[in-house]
Amino acid sequence: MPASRKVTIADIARHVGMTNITVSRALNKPEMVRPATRERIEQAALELGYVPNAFARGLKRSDSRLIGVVTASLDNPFYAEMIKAISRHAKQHDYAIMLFDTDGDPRLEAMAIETLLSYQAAGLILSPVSDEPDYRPNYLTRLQASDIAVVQLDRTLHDCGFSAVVLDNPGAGERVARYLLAHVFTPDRRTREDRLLVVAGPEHSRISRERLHGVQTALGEQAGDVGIDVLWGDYTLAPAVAQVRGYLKTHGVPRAIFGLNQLITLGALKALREAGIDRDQLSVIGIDRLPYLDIFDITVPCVVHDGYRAGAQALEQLLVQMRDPQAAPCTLTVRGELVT
Amino acid sequence: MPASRKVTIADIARHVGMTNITVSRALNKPEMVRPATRERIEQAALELGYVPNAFARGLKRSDSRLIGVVTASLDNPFYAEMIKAISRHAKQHDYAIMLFDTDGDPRLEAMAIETLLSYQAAGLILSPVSDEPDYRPNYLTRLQASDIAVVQLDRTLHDCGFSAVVLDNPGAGERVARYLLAHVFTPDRRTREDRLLVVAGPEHSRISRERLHGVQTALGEQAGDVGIDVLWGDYTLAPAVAQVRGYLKTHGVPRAIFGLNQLITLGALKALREAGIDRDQLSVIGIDRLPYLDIFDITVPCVVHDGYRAGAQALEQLLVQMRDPQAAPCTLTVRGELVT
DNA sequence: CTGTTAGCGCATTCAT
DNA sequence: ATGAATGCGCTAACAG
Repeated sequence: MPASRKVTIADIARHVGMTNITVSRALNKPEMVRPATRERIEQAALELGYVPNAFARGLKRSDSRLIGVVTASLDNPFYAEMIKAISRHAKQHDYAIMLFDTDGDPRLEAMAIETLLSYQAAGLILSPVSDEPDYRPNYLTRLQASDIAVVQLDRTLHDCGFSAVVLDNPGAGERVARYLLAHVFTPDRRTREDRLLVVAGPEHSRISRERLHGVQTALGEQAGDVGIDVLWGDYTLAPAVAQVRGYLKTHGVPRAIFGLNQLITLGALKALREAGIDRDQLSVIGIDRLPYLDIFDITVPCVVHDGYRAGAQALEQLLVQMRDPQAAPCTLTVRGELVT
Repeated sequence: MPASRKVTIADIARHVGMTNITVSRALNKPEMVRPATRERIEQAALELGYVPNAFARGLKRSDSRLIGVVTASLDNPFYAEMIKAISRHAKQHDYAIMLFDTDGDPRLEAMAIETLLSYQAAGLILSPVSDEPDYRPNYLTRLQASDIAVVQLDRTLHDCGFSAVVLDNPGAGERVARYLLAHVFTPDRRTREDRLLVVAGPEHSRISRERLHGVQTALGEQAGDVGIDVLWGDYTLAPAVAQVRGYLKTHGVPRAIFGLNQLITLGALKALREAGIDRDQLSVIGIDRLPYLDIFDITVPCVVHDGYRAGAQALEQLLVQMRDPQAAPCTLTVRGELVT
């Protein structure tokens, strides 16, 4: 019967009449031990219910098998997808994941980083609560001074020198704009009052800015008379609903609405429905796929990014950085695809 | 400037001319140290960029601040919701989450448990890959022998003696059946050929069995002539689509389809659409909410369970078990609500 | 309030 | 192929 007290390597050494170190080797570097003794040791370990102590091991050897994942929202399906990929690939390389959902709270984010540092995490995949330029968390210098590898995912900190996997935001904006030019704001149907409503994230969010900029570029070239209205908010559902609701009341129905992420787009659609505005009175287009809608024959054109791929790439990049701490930081960009 | 080498408690002790233990206390039990020295120590810690070593601490004091979460699928929104709740509440009690997505693979599950044991996790929230009675993982005895607290969530292992938070599965089945009796298989419209198609999870899954049993009970009482066809599968989308597709071909369109979870229901709807069968030719009803569909005016009646609540309760229960290892295991049931 | 001593469990020397 | 000694960084005892 397995004791309630912890079984250590010493217990099993005593059990087989060897010393600690031999047991340690038998368990970690089997080739350095005679097969016969190894078997006896493994046998004993099983019988006694031996469980290696990760703390003791981690204390001795300085490298840990831990990768931290810090993200602002588990419930965003796009993030869930990325985390799935990270988790799956981390496992393949024998790393365990320590997950932190910061819930958009900078304090929780800071605590998460502290915890990861104290656990000597080998790497960190970070998607901070904000990508606005003036968000300069205190933990930054500590992180940079530490020898933990860091890869940012999707959201990034303003020039912090870490690697990153980001989406092609300007490109997504451009693609949307070109689609609108081809199908909505066509020369023949264009009027002076045509307005495009862009529902964005936080006002200084890099991602929102880039996406918006893509739109402006592509639209500006050919469509001097399409006016763009922008509503700033955040990347969640409820505020988007409220914003759009207000806009509809004061400005009426725009010709098209562009939601800068999935939840925003859903929010806009919800506001439209509340207001009793049928979806064929205007065009709605978004970034990120609205899941499962194809099943109901609902098509909302959108730029789709492969979250699984982004997550996988982030982990790959992290492994590179972990292998070679000197490796130059690099930024990978995942392109989206317009799906109509 | 922070050194690249680790700063330990000893370094900062030297820096302020005190001994290790005083520093340790200043950092962990501030009230045991004179305010003045405490300040100097905290100051020094900051300057030197001190990071506590969780391994050393964990080795010394045997209790860890880690909670493991082992689940079969991060991408199931219902699970994502539960994990969100767990994460949020764990943080409030100063526990970090170690997350394992087993991807439905029993081997990965076993590895996850091993890892958690070796990290001396204080608690574990487990949703195993299978809830079929013949799934008896090897790690069970080790887990039982260990002093790690365990709470099962949603899926459970057949009488393993651990606490659990589960859904009211029979109740959900009954509620669905009663709804069908009231609105679909009404006496006046009932015919001998009326069939109800239930699309279930694995054939021996406790959850599926319970839900199905609920249906049979409620239906059997009053509806001798409603035939039930059951398709066994798993709890994911693709197999459900395939199953229902096949059924439609061979059996034609049933009077109603009942999907035993969210992804199954979506799968059924997808198969219907592929087959060009309009949704008002039959009734579709499910368990778990299909997210965001209200936005599009699509209503699929379903029994909704509060995943956030379930997750939160699991964590509460875990804390209870952790506080008092003797506490009797208990099973909490979360009731669902029919939403039409 | 502060210091001394000791040891958590394991793996890295260097021996044999 | 195996062993002896040592220390990773921290904190619980018990002093003082």
